[in-house]
Amino acid sequence: MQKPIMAVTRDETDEETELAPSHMAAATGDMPTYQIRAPTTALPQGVVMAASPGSLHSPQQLAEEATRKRELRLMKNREAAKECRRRKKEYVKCLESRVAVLEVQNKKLIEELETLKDICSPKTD
DNA sequence: CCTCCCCCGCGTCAGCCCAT
DNA sequence: ATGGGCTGACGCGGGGGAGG
Repeated sequence: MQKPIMAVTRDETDEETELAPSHMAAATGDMPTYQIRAPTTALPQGVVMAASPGSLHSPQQLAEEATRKRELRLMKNREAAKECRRRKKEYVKCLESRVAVLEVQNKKLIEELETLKDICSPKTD
């Protein structure tokens, strides 16, 4: 079953965006940092711009224009959502590999600490 | 097999944020 | 103020493993 179609006010598009190496600093504070605002220019394939608004006349034409705008909006949002998910997965992968590196580093430091403790501890006898 | 459950990806909506 | 991009949240459907 599909959700009822509801009024919509927003739309999407997106462009190929690479995750920057230094993505840990968010421009907007608590915002997820895998998001990198990129210039967006490309239109999804198959999108055809309709007649200019000035050329609209009848209610039917207005309705068709509204429908066309909605479909365009949905198409752009669809693509934006895909791209957003791709970036998020990449970001998570990046975090996971960082965790792996830090775990190895932490283990080494613990070992080093134990060694130093052995060296520096006073003899008991 | 069949059923159940979990996971994943998708499409859509709502709301936030930024640019104009 | 408005338009438009980005993303969290939601619900759906499909794939696949586990248990009967």
